[in-house]
Amino acid sequence: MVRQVKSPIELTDAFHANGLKVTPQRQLIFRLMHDNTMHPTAETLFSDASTQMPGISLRTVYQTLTDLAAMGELRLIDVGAGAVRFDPNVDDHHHVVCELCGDVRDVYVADSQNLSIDGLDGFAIDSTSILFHGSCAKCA
Amino acid sequence: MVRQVKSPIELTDAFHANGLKVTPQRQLIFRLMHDNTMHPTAETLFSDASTQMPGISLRTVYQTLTDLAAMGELRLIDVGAGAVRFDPNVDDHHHVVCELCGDVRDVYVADSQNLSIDGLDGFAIDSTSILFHGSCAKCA
DNA sequence: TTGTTAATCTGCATTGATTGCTAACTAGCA
DNA sequence: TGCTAGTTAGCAATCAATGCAGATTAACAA
Repeated sequence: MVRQVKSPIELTDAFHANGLKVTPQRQLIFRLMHDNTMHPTAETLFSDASTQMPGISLRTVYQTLTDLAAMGELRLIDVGAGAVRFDPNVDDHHHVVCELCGDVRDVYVADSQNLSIDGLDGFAIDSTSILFHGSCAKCA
Repeated sequence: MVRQVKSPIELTDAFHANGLKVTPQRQLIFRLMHDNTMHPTAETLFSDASTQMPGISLRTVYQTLTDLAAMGELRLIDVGAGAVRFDPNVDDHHHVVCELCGDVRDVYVADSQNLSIDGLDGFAIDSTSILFHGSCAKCA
């Protein structure tokens, strides 16, 4: 079952349902994240948002992204260098990052829920993050 | 083929072979990392080192760990929260982290080199990092 | 053993990413 | 239209890590 990326309208409803207000700043970020496959950082989104809404604060961008993540509408990706990337795709998937240009893509790994793991030592697993490191077609 | 954790003596040779000097500070860090399965942060190691060598600087700990990593004798683990963890096990393995206490363990994943990946879009893969998130036996 | 030199150490400043704080503002509701 | 709790902007503060420079020292040669 694939959980589709939510539309700005659906996110508005979701915010209201959680007792959160929907401001113009938040609506802008909803739109910027909708169907966004760039895996942007908060700074990148702030820069994009600033062109459409001069004066919006970086703090507000962080706050809204954090709220979205807390509601499960956004996934955080730590690629091990630089700032966290945000991904509106909350489907079961993983990532590949280009070590040269930093480009990140969604990838789908067969049976990633059923890996054979040795050495768990009593750990209960909640989730799995697979990160492939390599070089993209452009940088190769 | 398993690459064993190198002993302090072997690391000393490796440093010399790379034109690097071996200082008492470095020897101490070699010893502290040898067979260390705690996946410590630089700060943690600094704290451990300080008890045996008061006055050693955090900067030196970072420097030595960075040198070891550059020589491939150490692996960096980014668990997505807090500081980077250092792992003297450079064998092909992965990690599970307890989201409650931060404990990290080495795990071995069957066929992790042969995952079926969809959506690579021309990326060439150099390495794979699998991070399992969950709770350890103590925190469960 | 001593001298030379490049590498290293310490301590401090700086950067980068993110969060904390608060007064002014406003979305949502009565 | 007013009320009120949630939000925003801006700036300070924190945390992890790196940059820098003068004092120190490991390693090698004489």
